[in-house]
Amino acid sequence: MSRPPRAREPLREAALRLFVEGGIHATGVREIARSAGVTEAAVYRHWKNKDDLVVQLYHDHLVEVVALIDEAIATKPGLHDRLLAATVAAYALYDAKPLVFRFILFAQHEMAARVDPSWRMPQDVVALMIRDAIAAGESRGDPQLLSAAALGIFLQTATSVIYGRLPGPLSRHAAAVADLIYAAVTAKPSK
Amino acid sequence: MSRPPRAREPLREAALRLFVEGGIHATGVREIARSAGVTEAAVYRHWKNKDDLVVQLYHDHLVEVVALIDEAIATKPGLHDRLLAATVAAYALYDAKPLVFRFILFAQHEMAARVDPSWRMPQDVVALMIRDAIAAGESRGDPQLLSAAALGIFLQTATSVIYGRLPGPLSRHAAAVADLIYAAVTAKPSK
DNA sequence: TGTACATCAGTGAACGCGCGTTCACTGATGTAC
DNA sequence: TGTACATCAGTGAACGCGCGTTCACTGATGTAC
Repeated sequence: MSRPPRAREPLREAALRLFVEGGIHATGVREIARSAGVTEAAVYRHWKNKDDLVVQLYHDHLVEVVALIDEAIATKPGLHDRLLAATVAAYALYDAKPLVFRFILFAQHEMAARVDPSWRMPQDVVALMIRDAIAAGESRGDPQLLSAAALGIFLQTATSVIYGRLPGPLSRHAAAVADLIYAAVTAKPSK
Repeated sequence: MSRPPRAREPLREAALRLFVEGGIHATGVREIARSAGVTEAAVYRHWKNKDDLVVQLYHDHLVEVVALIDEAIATKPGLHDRLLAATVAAYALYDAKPLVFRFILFAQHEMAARVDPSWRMPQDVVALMIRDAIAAGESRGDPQLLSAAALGIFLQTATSVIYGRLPGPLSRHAAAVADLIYAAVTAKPSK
């Protein structure tokens, strides 16, 4: 066995922080390496190039968030319990690791074109919950539209906390957010 | 009087399109100028630098969207009518000029730090509507949270259309979106 | 009306800088025998 | 156990390229008299 890498994790952490603070493009490989206490060349021992680092960070953190939500809703039967469990779990992650959440949020549009169709995305988890609820007669309407609404309430609340329009920690809003999502997705279509 | 500028509008249009298609940082001044049929130096006749061009585009388009929504809700009395009018107007703009809307959506996080506090933002318009509705007894809860929920449903639906998870044109969803927002912001808090 | 001058949008070429990336290397650790 | 060798994470210096920006200029139009 070779000796374990000592630069990899510091590089990941520095990259995540700097990407969130200054933007992906505005952050250079030099800056990341300097902040991690190694040289730029060390980056290329672990990632093919800067782009590879960005995509891997995005994918890893996406997997983390999705797994957390999957686990949170696994044992819950009803729609409201599931929405509450998912929101509580995800918002708790945000409060514990705000950088992870912000990175996914800020990078989403830039990453959209590089998302492999096989990746399990947050909206897939939400869509599944909604479909289950519709099948159980607990919700009605277009599942894609209702999923968008649910995810929108969830994300925009997080965004409002990030920009200081709502007070933190985000967990404080979890119950109210779950209630709002529930109200929207169980509303009777007007016509 | 001097002769009218012939490069300004083509540069604005090329910049908007290229920024949306390839991202702001990935689009160079050379590329914008070439696409507009002028030289790079012409850009500096009209804007202090590239950053100035980006911020001006963002601000101008924000003003356009906000003015449209303001006008749409001006004559409507009730909350549901206002939500519907605002959604119809904004989604119609999106369908007519998809680039404008995408640019604001994609650039929002990057621009967040440069937004002058005096600018009237979409969330300010939404928050005002919600506050009016609460004052009229038509809604209840935290106005900031309800505004986030309303904006979230609105934006995430547009995002879903952009990424093809929902069929276009966006206007087709306006009535259903207004209903979902109405259901969320008029829901009774559970405790 | 004609001529000299002012204005300024747009040109063409060049600038330096910082970016992402490469490469020959060092040296610590693990493995073979 | 001791020694020779393989592995590979990280180094230090350099690379070329494309970026944003600058600058002296051209030439069409408007203005003064």
